[in-house]
Amino acid sequence: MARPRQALLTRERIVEAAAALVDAEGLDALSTRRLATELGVQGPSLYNHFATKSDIVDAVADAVISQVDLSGFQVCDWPDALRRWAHSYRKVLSEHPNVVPVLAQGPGRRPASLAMAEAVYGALVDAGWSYAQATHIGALMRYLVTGSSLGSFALGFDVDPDLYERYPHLGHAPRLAEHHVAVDEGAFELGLDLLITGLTARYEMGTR
Amino acid sequence: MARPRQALLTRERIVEAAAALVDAEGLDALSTRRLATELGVQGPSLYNHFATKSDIVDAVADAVISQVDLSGFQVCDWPDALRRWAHSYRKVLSEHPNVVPVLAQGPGRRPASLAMAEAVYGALVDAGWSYAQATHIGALMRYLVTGSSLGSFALGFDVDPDLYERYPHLGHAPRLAEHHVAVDEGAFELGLDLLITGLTARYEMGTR
DNA sequence: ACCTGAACACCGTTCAAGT
DNA sequence: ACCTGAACACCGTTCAAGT
Repeated sequence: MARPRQALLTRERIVEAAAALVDAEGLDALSTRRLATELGVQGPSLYNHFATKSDIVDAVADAVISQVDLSGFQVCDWPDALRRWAHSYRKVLSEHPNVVPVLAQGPGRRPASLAMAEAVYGALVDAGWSYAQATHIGALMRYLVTGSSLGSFALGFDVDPDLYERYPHLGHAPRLAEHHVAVDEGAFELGLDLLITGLTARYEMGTR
Repeated sequence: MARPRQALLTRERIVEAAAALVDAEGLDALSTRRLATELGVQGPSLYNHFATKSDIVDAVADAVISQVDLSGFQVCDWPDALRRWAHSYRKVLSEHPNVVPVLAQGPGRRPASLAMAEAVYGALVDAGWSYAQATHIGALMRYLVTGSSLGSFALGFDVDPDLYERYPHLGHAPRLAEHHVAVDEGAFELGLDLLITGLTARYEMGTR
């Protein structure tokens, strides 16, 4: 089988399989040979559809970001729009934590990430925030969302209780893992609330 | 040369060389063969001193965290201690951005990271914060610091102006890179200030 | 146009052999 | 105890050969 009359691969099929592999086993498990096997072809075949493996990873990342809900920026005032967006952004990333290291590198040339930046920055500027402040707020929101999705705070602590013998205040640490969803969501909600509340106060004081 | 009378390698030398390599060329440039060459030995020699490459990376990460200044927790009240710590934490990470993906996975079994968690959590609990709130605050600070160090917000935008033709609000994006230090520091300072100010208000209202 | 096998220059890690 | 060469099972990518 050199060239079938109907192409075996499409960019869509490749991205779908790559996303499934990354979600299931992590970025390190994504190799061109492994992905090709999953798709029933040989490794080099992928290079007929993508120039590099990095381009495949970018396409996966963009597919994730395209799921983020930006509708709030059309129908809410800026504080509620930021809240709705941040919740959706974090939800999507928490469903694909293995992709977060890629997203944390910024939008690059990915269309869905650029569209998201456009929506956020545009809404803030249109609301009266200065370019500089709007940039800071956009950056800050990305720090919070990617920081909280990149690695669970709670799951970052080893479950071995002996490890904490020399740290008198960390007695609860080995059991953080049991409540990791509540811990990480609670911390994120606290942060989001503090940021939006504080920004609203500054906005009303005229510090934009 | 099978075994020299004076060992060629020590854990310290290995960690030092690995840190230099990661700082200069990134995590992906750190291979056991490359690192060994840098140290004048063959790849497998490293396995006499570390069980896996992952253990070497952990040791590099711990060496970075050991540079963070925790002294504020002994001499300041909790808001100023958090500020001083956060500034030092971010400064250290911004000097070693390539290590941040490892640190973002949590303390794991690394002593310096555990000592840092102990200092932060202990100070908050001793100040009267509940266990739950102290955990949330600790998590939140890590989100902000790692999120802002993992990838520059400003440098995440491509410098090619043509890329932004279809995004009317992103006209300044290609020139963000020129001011990346100011942009990222400004966003971090804004976030830190909003968080500490908000937390102080809640603390004084008795919501601990 | 699109898939293939062979090849190149890499990986992390194991292990028997040396001193 | 600690370094080595050889080996194993992997990588990303290129490219000439096929249809």
